[in-house]
Amino acid sequence: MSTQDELRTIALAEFAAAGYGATSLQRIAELAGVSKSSVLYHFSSKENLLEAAIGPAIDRMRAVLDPLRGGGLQDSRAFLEGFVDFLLQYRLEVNMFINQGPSLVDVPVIERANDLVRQLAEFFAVNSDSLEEKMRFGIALGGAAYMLCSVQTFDLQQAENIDETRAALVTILSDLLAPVTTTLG
Amino acid sequence: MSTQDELRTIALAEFAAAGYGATSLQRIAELAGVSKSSVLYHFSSKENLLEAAIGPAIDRMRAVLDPLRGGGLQDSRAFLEGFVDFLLQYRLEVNMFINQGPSLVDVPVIERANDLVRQLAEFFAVNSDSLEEKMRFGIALGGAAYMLCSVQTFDLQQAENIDETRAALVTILSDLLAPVTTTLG
DNA sequence: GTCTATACTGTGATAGAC
DNA sequence: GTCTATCACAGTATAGAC
Repeated sequence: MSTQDELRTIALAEFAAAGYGATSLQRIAELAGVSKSSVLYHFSSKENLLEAAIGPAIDRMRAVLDPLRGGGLQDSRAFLEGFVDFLLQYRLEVNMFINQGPSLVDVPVIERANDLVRQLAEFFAVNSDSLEEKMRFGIALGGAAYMLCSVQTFDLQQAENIDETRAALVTILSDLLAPVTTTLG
Repeated sequence: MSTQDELRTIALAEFAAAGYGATSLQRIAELAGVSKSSVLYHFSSKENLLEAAIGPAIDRMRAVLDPLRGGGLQDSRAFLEGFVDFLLQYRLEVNMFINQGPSLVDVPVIERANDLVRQLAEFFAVNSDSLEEKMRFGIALGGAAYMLCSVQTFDLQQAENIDETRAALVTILSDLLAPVTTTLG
């Protein structure tokens, strides 16, 4: 693993766990065993490092949400499974979008993620008939993000549990979103 | 409203929205229209201000979780309603416990909140039979916290919506936690 | 590619005038 | 009770040696 990749991985973990604003380049450098200047050699700024850390997740999320464009949803089951796989693969990034997105509106790369979250929220807001249905969506999104990153409380990170986790998550989200998705496809 | 109360209110809102580590006393002072020194006159330290901001929520949460002590649960419906009322009254604080609790383990007052969250999680972990049931609990907790603080996306803060919000939240949480709570009482 | 040294800004906190 | 002035320190970022 190159130093760049290592720095990106460490930065993502720290940004997600402690918060972007609360994580210093000094701390990232220490965890990687290099100097602070070395971090700024690979990534010209802290914001640049953030972009490198969460950029791939944003691209993937855009692709996952693509079927929602136009307001319709052909295969809601496939969409949910794709969405859950996205959550599982990019849990740390999703956790950042949910928990820190609103507070980092001035950071351009975060705003790209916020746009996608807004797009997703708006889709479910438009296609739900009541406040309760809207809340079900919010709980599904926020709850999944919380689950996937509360490493200490639940042991979902274990490789042996990943399939069970995926299946359980699809089931729970299906239940929560049933009122909306059944109407759409 | 006294300056102390105003500072506590502003600090809580900023800590919850931007994060404790990312919020400076300077910013709080500006929002309150006083100097940084004035903030430190009323609260001798930043940590002291945090304690004043979230202390009442911790006390209330301890009372709400009291029926869980001993491992039993007499009236699960009453517990859920009390829990939802707690969430609605202390949304900002709960949002802090969920999102920033794990990263602020070295702050004593936060650790008191973390103990309670752990206690709640352990109760549901012990009383659930499968990974899916555990995940349902996590999604309920994290999802509710997310819902109640995503002010921009959903308009739950409106006074006219509060009763509908409360009822919908009780319904959704009841559904999510049904496998556990029905067994207990 | 990594380091030391340095510049500059912002932080939490203290002292003392009013 | 609020202010200005000041402190020591940590923050991001740059320059230049190796």
